Amino acid sequence: MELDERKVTILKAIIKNYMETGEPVGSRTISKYVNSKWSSATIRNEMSDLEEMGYIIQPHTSAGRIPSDKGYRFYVDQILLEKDNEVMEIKELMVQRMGRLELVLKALAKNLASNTNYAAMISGPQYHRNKLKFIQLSRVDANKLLIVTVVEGNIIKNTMVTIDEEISDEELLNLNILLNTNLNGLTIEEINLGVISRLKEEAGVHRQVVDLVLNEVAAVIKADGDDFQIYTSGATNIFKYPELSDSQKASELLSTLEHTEVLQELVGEAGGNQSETGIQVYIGDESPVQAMKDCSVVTATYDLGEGLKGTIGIIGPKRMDYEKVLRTLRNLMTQLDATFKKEER
Amino acid sequence: MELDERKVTILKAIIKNYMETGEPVGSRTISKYVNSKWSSATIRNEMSDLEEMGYIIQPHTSAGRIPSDKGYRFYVDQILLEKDNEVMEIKELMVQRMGRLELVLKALAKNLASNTNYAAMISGPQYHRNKLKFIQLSRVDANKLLIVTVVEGNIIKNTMVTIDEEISDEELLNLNILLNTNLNGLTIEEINLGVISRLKEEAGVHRQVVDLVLNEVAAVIKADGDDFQIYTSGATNIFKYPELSDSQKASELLSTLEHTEVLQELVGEAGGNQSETGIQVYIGDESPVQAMKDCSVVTATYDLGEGLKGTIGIIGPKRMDYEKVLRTLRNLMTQLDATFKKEER
DNA sequence: GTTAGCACTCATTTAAGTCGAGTGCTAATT
DNA sequence: AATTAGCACTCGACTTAAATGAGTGCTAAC
Repeated sequence: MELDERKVTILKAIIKNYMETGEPVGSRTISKYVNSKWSSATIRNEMSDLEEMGYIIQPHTSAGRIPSDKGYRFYVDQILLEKDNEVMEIKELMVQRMGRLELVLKALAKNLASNTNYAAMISGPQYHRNKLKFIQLSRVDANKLLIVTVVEGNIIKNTMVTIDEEISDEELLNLNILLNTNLNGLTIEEINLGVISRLKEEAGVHRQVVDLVLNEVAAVIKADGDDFQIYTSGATNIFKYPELSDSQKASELLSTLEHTEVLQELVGEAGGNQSETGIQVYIGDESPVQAMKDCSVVTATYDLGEGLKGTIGIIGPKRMDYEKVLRTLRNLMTQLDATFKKEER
Repeated sequence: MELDERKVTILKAIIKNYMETGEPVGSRTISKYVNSKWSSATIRNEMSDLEEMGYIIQPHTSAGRIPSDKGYRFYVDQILLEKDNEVMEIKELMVQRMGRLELVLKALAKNLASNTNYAAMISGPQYHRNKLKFIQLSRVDANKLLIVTVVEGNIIKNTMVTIDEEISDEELLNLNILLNTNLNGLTIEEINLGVISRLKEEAGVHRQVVDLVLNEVAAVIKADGDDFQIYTSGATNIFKYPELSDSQKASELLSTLEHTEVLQELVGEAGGNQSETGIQVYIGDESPVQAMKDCSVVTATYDLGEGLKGTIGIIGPKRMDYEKVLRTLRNLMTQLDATFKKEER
């Protein structure tokens, strides 16, 4: 059977209507919805066909139809084909000061969630190479040193260590030079025993300090896994959609959103098999996360350059407003791009 | 009427039982529960008295009794009187590396939540005085400077700025010295126009850089409001308690936990009228947060020295296991204290 | 090919009925 | 005087049955 124009119109009408109400939609409703061009009986026949073709589903014999995953898929693909025809402006300039990436990401997630009325998640950039770029030792208190470590991508980490021995300002300066000349540009793997022992030798009396510092630096560089965070926002928006808000489902979904480990899968997948635009839509079971089988998930990948990539996701009911979500995400990508391009110059 | 020993025993039995089951408890249950010393009829009479005295409530005529807020209050006060008789050890040494306070707090909240099966919140330390302790400028890229600012309490902030002009290593060193000698120990209020203009004068050609840096520093010191974060964990634990998990209540409560602004009130109140031990228990309506009127909230204030105080809170059903929660919190306080005392030496 | 009409289906709502945990009261017992 | 056994009574929770109505599929007419 073929999906002629009328069938498409009706299918779209069904999906649109269902997205608004969340209730199964019947033939009469559609008949009115499409300007009474066809009677309910005609619609019924078409609906029967559409069901046979798998685009819509009847939850039970005497109810209207709801879109199947296949139906949503059709609808989404349709939208994905259309070019961005308008670029809506996101109100606030979200990035005021790049001071704390973490805060920016949180704010971004919050914005997304409140704009769309769905749940939003955003992962911080993932670093793939971890070359050490810069180390700075500073004395803060008499016996406390501050270690500032900068790795490629300008990720900055601070560590405070307490030392036992005395060390003069001059010695500290020398240590700084020593560390930077020897370590900069190296990855964690390249800082091997040879390098370390040579460093210690050169450090002389302060080999203990060097040891301490190296340990911390190693920990810091390695720790990027710990530091890899996913922020969520608007999780409770799901209560706005009755089909998701019964205790059982809500609990499951919210738990998943809270224990961000599971979301990693989404991030991973999004990074991998991305489409041309970097935008992915998972409908129901298509999602790699089990708890989201009754939801739709839209992910987008952003790129900060220097190999830093992160993922933004919107989680909502299957009847989410795909047009709006896709528009918003595309828009956001554009703005992020612009912002970071500007930052880089 | 007087609250004699038997009434107390029965009241405790009712509360304990209700805490376990979450169901109204009847006279027969209690009769069995207290080792059949008294018959159900006797219990009934006593329960009738207890109800008259306001310690328990009958949700409807033909149901058992549940504790009223007053009943819980009695029970909690009882526990608060008892001395810590055991010091349970919290498994992991929660503070491995104080690298990132933020991560520690998050981990702590997570631990608390999973140990207690209630929701946990924890606020970062609030800074009251903000003396600048140390500034460090470092070159990271040809035209990028890293500003590390340390304020009292060893709170470290990083900012990256892009500069237009050339600046040599030596000049940078001089700038560092200039900034530190002039600014250290000052609060934001003390860094007034006079200080600034003098600094600029001394900086000579690099007054622009000084300007840039001062702006950032000011922003950073001021920003502690932004930075004041509340972390929550285990919010979805509330689904474990049927009396909280209907869609309506759950939604309200979870939203509140998500939009942490409201939680500020808890923090504020906890900081203020704290009891001797720094532990506060809010039962039902006693809570300053409206959405928690069906919950109990236990807060504890921790003290990191240097005027840094924060709040830890547990949010659960009224029938929460107060003994366990109080024990856990007391314990945690002790450990935190120990950890930070150790850190300080 | 389209539409009106009608019998049929079935989730949801409403009403009535049953069940049983739990109470309050009274009278008997200790 | 305190305790307990016994019993009628209450009322939410659960069960069952009937009523409702949105929506369908099919057939026959247009």
